[in-house]
Amino acid sequence: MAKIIPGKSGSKKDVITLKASRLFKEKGFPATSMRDIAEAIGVEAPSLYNHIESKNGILIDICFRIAHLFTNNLREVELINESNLFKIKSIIRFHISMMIEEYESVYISDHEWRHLPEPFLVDYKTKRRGYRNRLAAIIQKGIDKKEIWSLNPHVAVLTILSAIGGLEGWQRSGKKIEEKQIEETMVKILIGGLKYKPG
Amino acid sequence: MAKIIPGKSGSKKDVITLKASRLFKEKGFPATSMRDIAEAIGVEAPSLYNHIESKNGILIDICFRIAHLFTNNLREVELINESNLFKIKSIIRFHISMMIEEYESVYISDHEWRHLPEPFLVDYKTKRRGYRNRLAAIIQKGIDKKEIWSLNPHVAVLTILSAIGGLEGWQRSGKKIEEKQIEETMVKILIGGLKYKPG
DNA sequence: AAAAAAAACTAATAAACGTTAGTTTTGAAT
DNA sequence: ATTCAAAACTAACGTTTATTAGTTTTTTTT
Repeated sequence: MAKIIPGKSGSKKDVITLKASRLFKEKGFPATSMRDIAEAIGVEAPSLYNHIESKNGILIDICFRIAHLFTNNLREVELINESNLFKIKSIIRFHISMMIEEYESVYISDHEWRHLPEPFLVDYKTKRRGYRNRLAAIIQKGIDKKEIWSLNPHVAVLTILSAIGGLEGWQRSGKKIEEKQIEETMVKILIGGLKYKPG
Repeated sequence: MAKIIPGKSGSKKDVITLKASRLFKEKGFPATSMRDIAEAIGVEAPSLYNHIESKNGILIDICFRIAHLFTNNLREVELINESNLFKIKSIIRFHISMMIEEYESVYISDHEWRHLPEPFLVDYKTKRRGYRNRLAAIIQKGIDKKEIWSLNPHVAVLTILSAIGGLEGWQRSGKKIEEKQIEETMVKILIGGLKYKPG
């Protein structure tokens, strides 16, 4: 049959990961078979094993690559010399841009991480908790400085992250025009909802 | 082995649905086997078929029961004589209370509905789209009357629903005290973000 | 053109899946 | 006690699963 053609996406492993991502996102990880992935590429299932280690391995790669990107961004934002509200806004915008540019992968690392095998699962959960705690710490500082009004910072983090992570409507039919509008609406609501209101 | 004891939850079918809900929520629908459900109850897998029709049937029951509750509430809210912002606030509070009282079922109808078999899948998607459109219509009216500030109503609906639906942190260790705080924080952020701000 | 490496293939594995059939046990009604 | 229905059981079904082994084809290197 056909061969795996490494397109502009890089190595053949990357091609498999990309096709798998789309399927994992659409059908979920457990409901996606290696045969599904193979068929989407145009190849027989066992041929995939010349390039990848296992089905679980694909999921591990996706989840940890995305986690790494978010952690790196957070580390940078924490260091800049701006208000805490600005930092949160910056992180929100990064999440939204990731959602637009790497939709499938972000979706999977958000919704399918439960299917990671150990010991990766426990590692991922720890990283996830750490990330959220650091976000909550920024919000807490913002509250202390009256940039953000008084609310439970952990609930605020959950609200923000799930608001962004749950948006599934924006991958439809290349309406690139709307992307900016989506971003602005979300920032409006979330930042508008956090901002300190005297009185 | 043991028998299925119909507890306070009602019929034996309800017991199965309840146990299945917990597993579907934790592991996802496709990753939960009939043998998993049976083991959680203390029975062999084929015994379940004395009470239920199929594995898919359990999912169908869960999803449509919840959808029905939300639709009923929306119909009532649409009829009350209050501002559009009040209506949205009321709907948000209903979603949050559902999340607290029927966590597993709501989670499943939010995240596992893709695994519904046809023709239920297409039906569910239609209902879902209709619900969101009606929510967007309320927001649009609120914008027109300057109760809500100018933003994309469809993105606002997505933001609100996924903010509420994504919160997975509140089923931990019976901290009933925090429930009110969760609700207030979320309403603060979401309503605060929607409210019209002159100038 | 010959040799080596990469990547496809077919065939087959053991395990798990939802579900059915047929049988035995249980609990309630007569 | 006997009868009858409800609900459990065991055994098995036909599929599908991820993956391995071994072989052949394709591509790259010499």
